Amino acid sequence: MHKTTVEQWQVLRTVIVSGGYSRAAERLNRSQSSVSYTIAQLQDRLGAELVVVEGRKVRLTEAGAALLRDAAPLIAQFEALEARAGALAKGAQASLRLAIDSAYPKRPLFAVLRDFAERFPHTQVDLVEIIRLGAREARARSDLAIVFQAGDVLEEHRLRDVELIAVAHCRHPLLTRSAAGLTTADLGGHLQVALVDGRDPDRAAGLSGRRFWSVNTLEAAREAVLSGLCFGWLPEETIADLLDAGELRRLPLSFGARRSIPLSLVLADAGTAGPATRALAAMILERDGTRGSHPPSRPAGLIPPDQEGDAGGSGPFAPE
Amino acid sequence: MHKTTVEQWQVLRTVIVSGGYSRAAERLNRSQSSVSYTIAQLQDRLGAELVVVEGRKVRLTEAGAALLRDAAPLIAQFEALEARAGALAKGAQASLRLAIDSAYPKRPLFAVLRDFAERFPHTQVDLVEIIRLGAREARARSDLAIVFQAGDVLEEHRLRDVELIAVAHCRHPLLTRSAAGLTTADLGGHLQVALVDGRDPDRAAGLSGRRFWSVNTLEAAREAVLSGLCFGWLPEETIADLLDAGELRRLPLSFGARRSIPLSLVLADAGTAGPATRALAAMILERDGTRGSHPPSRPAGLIPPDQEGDAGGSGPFAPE
DNA sequence: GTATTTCTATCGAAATTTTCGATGGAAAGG
DNA sequence: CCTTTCCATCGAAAATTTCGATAGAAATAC
Repeated sequence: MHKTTVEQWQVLRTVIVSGGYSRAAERLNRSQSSVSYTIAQLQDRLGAELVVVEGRKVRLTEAGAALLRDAAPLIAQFEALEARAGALAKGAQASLRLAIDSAYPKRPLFAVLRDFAERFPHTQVDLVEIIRLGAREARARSDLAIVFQAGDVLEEHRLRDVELIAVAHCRHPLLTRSAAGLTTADLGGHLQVALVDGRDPDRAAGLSGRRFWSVNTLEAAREAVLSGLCFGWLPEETIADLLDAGELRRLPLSFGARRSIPLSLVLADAGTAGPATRALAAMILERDGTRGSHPPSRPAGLIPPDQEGDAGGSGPFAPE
Repeated sequence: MHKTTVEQWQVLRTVIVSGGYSRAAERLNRSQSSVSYTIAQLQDRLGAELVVVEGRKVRLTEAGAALLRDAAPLIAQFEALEARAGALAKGAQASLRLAIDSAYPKRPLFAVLRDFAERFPHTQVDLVEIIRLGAREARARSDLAIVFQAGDVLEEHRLRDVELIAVAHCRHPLLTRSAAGLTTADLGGHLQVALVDGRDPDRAAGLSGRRFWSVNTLEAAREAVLSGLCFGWLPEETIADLLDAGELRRLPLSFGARRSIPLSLVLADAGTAGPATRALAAMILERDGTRGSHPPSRPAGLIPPDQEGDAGGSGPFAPE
């Protein structure tokens, strides 16, 4: 099957870096003859010369140098694998499924995840982003979730609201008119982009016949607005730079120009949650939590009040 | 030192993919007890449970699944390492140093290198790009070289010339004048970009007091022209798309709007060149060689004739 | 419900591999 | 020229791995 072992390569590496069999033997706590035997064995198995002994010095052959360059990262990875195994043996959590609503801003999330990765280097994070993440589906598919609407789960913590802002490209017709306020009626004639989970045919169908286009990702929604094709409500954090640059401008809506999206952090199963899950939850809350954990009350203003509740409704988030 | 071996992980993998110890034993040509022992050993050494036997089925634990996912690519890489070792043992060439003059177009080069990598998967290519690669330095630092000027080496093969074209940004003042021909005198007042090896202070100094800016890379030269700051002579292939798009335009020079750079392929040491070196040489020639190998004649028009030999001289390539 | 098949765990013996200390010879340094 | 340092090799001892046999547990067949 395998002709060589990682250990043999590791011995070779030690011989090279320490500059000789004897020193390597010392460093490896072995006899010199053992090191000699190991190198000889490695070369025999491969049928290739890796080192040449020139008098008192050990030098790599060309092949040896090339192979050791390849082997070095392998050795490191192998040690990392064993380190992870050791951590998991001591009870570390192997992986953590994190589901987030797509409106949740990525930059602070990844800032937290970076810290998390340092504190839990052996726990792998599987991140799933979902358009309108509800608590029920979140619980099914994740250990920890940032959901749009919770309200019926025990371990729930309110996070800072995400602000959606009605924007359009700076040369969009809606903005070339009077600088005065727009009403939702004014929006009717223009194309709006809505963020809709493509796997959900019902929601998508709910938009038919309207002047909605639906997209699947926040990125696409932003581009749709940026192109001038559509207007839409986009999360403030994702377009702050574009607003500053003047490429996008806020729509001067007399009502509903801003909408708050209430997000909550939910532990899928508080009973079995591992230490890494709990720590990540704490880290997210420390950064984004509102002070104190709210009781599971239905968050106010799920869909902000609207004159017609139709034409101007729902922002990039599809109506229910 | 190391607690486990790649072989143990490989056995674990085989157990999982074949769905049992017995089947794995069969596939590995071992006894079932040996497989059982290996898995037990692996788990003992790690102190972690990787698999659980549920009745007749073998299932990975969460830790086992996580670790095996990490181990799988390691196993593959390890086998690749041994495969390479086998190839090198059979005389394959470990590596090949290829030096090219920076004017040589990269796209066809990498097309050739892709084919090369398929035919010689175990030979690593170290590519060095040098601004004005002469034959002497090339020989010192490479097995194979594409040089600007050869003329005194035995194994030399002429390649297709690279065409330098005088260009500027479409809104550059040189282009907003009359559409009629420019003379080199017209260029005097404008900034030219020259490609100069930064490590060569002499060449750089030779430009002082002129309206030259020097850059280190072709990429930078292109951007300098693209920004409208400079005009310059750039290799045709690297700016073909920009010319098509209209961003850059040719300078209507009455003379010297195009310059040919003669390039040659040189084998540094024909005697000791390995099979991969020879094959790559053949592949490059097949693609880019002029018909037949030319005798080592001094290539004509090293620096194309120029009225003044000064203001308009040298293109992006610094004068000697 | 019982018999049969299929599977893994484990045991002792055998085979293989690895390690060790000792020794010899080659090269470098004093 | 002598001493030191270093690697190759040898035989013996130690450790590891493999094997076949067997026992027990779980699924399947009857």
